[in-house]
Amino acid sequence: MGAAEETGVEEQPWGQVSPDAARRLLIAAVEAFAERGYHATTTRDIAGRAGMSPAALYIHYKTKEELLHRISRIGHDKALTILRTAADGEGTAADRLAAAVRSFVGWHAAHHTTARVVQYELDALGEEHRTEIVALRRESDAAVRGIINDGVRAGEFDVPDVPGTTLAVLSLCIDVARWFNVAGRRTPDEVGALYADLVLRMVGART
Amino acid sequence: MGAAEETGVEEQPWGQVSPDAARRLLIAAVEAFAERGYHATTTRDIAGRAGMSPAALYIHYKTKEELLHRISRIGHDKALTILRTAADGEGTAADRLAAAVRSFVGWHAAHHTTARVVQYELDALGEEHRTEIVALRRESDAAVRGIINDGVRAGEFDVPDVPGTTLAVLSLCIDVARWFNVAGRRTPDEVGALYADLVLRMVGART
DNA sequence: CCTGATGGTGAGCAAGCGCTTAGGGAGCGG
DNA sequence: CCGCTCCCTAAGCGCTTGCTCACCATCAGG
Repeated sequence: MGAAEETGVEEQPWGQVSPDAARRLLIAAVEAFAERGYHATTTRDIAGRAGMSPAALYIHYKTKEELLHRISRIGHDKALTILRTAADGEGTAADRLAAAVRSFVGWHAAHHTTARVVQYELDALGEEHRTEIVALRRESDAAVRGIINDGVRAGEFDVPDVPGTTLAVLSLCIDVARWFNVAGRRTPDEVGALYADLVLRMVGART
Repeated sequence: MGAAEETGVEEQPWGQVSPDAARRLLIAAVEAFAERGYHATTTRDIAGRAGMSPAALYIHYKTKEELLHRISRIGHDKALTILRTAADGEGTAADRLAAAVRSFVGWHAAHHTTARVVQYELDALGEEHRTEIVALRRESDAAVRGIINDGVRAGEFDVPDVPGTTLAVLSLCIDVARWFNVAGRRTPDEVGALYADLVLRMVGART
């Protein structure tokens, strides 16, 4: 309960995908892409994990790349929502930055298979789909930069290089998807709390 | 001169690889792997970039995976050397931590194509090769953790969670390889300086 | 001049890839 | 009962993949 409530990440990840067979294929694709990478995953593998024949995939998706795009799009939407919710929340800039990092990192840890695909398989997207996704990523960057700028203006933060620090903060959070391991000793919430503290130090928040 | 001298990264990256044809193939592989990823790169592409026929690759390397292993091994050796040089240097823990981050990040930025392969294509290695490389990575972790521990013992740093902070510092540095772009506005040295400052803040170094 | 080592080529094999196509069975309105 | 729609499968097409093999050019030593 703690993780769900606290990070504000819930309501069943792929609930919006229908029909049921399409959702099963998509979940199978997420697992396979996260384990082996997009290019090393075969359509036969995806269909097999979903308990279907290879041809069934093409009833619901035009190509293998469309599957990746759907996953990437949903994931980026979720990430952006998380960041904006925190950015538009109440409290000081430090409160909002901590909340943003806590929930963003919590999501990357709790859904690290999805996050791995979302964050590290961008290059496998086709030209058009990639530019669409890159636009979403720029909005995420803007959300975080907004909080940091608020803190600087309010005299709460000491940040010599706002764009550079924004980049570093996002980079730090995103890379959680690469190393986080379910078998590890830390829960998503613990990592979120640790990272929120580290980020507040990076921006020189007066404690 | 600045970058080379300052980061201590030099002496021609692949000088140790011989004969010449093997080195050309290896450099071609680094470029191709960095651009498209290991699985999306074909042996014909590598050979083509090196100006050779596809068959020539197999005179110098047994498999495509051996190429990746050679690259990964040399890169990890270099990374470990950089960290150990800084860790064994002179000065306070803060001095050595800053030097480690500055040179480590500088290397990831300046050689971001190599670093991308080294850091993000681990999973494509075979079982044995991967465990060999993972051992090197644990030593890198130990080097950084050593500096931080020194700082804590000396009362220079304020770090509640040393293993977690070590992980975060390395993660932050490594992820530079993912986003760094030559066309961007920052030089490798500038990124190194920015990151060294951020990391000192993360460990609560008294300034 | 021959010989062997070295480092290369052109052609191609077996396997696996993304994707298509012809057809089948379950459910349902009429 | 028919006939239509919706999902799904078996089979397989055309192509690319990692890798091999028979053969050749260059050159140093005897």
